[in-house]
Amino acid sequence: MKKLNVANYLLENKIKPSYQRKRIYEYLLEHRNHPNVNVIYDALIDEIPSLSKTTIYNTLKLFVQKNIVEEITIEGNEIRYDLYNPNSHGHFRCDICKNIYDIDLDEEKKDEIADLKGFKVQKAYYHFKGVCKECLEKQKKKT
Amino acid sequence: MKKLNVANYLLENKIKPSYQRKRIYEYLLEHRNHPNVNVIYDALIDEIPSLSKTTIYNTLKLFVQKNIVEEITIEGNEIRYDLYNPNSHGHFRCDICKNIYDIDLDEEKKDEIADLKGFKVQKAYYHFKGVCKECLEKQKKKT
DNA sequence: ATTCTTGCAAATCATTTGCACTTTA
DNA sequence: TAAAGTGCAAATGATTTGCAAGAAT
Repeated sequence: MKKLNVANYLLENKIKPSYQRKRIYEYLLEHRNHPNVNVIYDALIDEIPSLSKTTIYNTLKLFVQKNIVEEITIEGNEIRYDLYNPNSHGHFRCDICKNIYDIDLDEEKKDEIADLKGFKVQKAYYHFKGVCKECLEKQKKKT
Repeated sequence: MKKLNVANYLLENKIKPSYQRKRIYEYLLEHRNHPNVNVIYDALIDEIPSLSKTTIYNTLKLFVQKNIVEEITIEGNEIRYDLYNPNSHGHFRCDICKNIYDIDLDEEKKDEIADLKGFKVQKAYYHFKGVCKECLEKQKKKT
C-alpha cells in the first residue's frame, strides 16, 4: 500500500519510480530527521548493497528540482535534506547532539520581519542554534 | 592612525597583532562584502606574497573564537565571513550575482517570530534568497 | 631559549563529473 | 534498442592537519 503511494506520488511529479528512488523518498518520509547523504546511505546500504552515494546525490538533486524535497544549509560543510514543506517553518540545530528540529513560525511576523525593499525574495530561511531540551537536561544531571 | 587602531583593537581582544592578522582584519573592515577565504586571499596576495590560505583559515578561526568575526553559512558549500555585528540583521543572497547583502530586521518581530519552547537559543540567522535590485533591473533591460 | 605564528604539503570530507554498464519501456 | 538510470573511479573544491622553519618576546 505504502509503496504504491510513493510510486504514484513520484509519477505525479514526473519522476520515474525506480527502486532506489522509492526507497530514498520513503526514507525521508519515515525519518523526519533532516539527514545528509551519508545518513541515508548508511540506512539503505544493507538493503541495497549496490547502492552508491552518487545515486543518492543524483536522486536528491532530482527531487529538489521537482520540488518535492528541500535542502537545508544550516551547517557550513554539509547539505541536509527534508521533504518539501510548504508551511513556513524554521530549523533549530543543537550544538551538542547536532540534531536538527523543525520550529513553528508566526506567519504574520515572519513576513514583516525584514524590510527587503527592491529585492525579489524567493526563499526565506530561519535558523536557530543553541542547546536542545534533552541536552540541557543531560547537562543539569551532570552537576 | 587606522593601523594603530586595529592593532589596539586586536590586543584588547587578546590577539597578537601580527601583520597578517592586521591586514585580514582591515580587509574585513574596509570591505563589507561577506568574503570567503579565496576572496581575501586574492585581495592580499599581491601585498603579502608569502601569504597562505592556511594562515587566513587560522586567523579567521581565531577571530571567530574571540568573537570579533562571525561566520555566514548561507550557501551549502562555503563559509563567508563578516565583522561581528551585535545588531540583529539578516542576509540576502542574490541567486544571480551571488552577492550577499545585510538586511535590517524588526527587532520585536524577530524575537517573537518563533516558539522555541524549552530550547536555549544562542544564535539566530535570517537568510533570504532571490534576485537583488541591480540584477532585477539588468533582467528588465534585456527584454 | 622558549613560545607563538606562519605556511607548505598532504590529508580529509562533501560533492561533482566522466563514463561505462545495466535496466526498462 | 534507444533512452533513462545506476554506480565506480577519478576529479574538484573547501577546509583541516602535521610539521618544520621563521619571528617575536
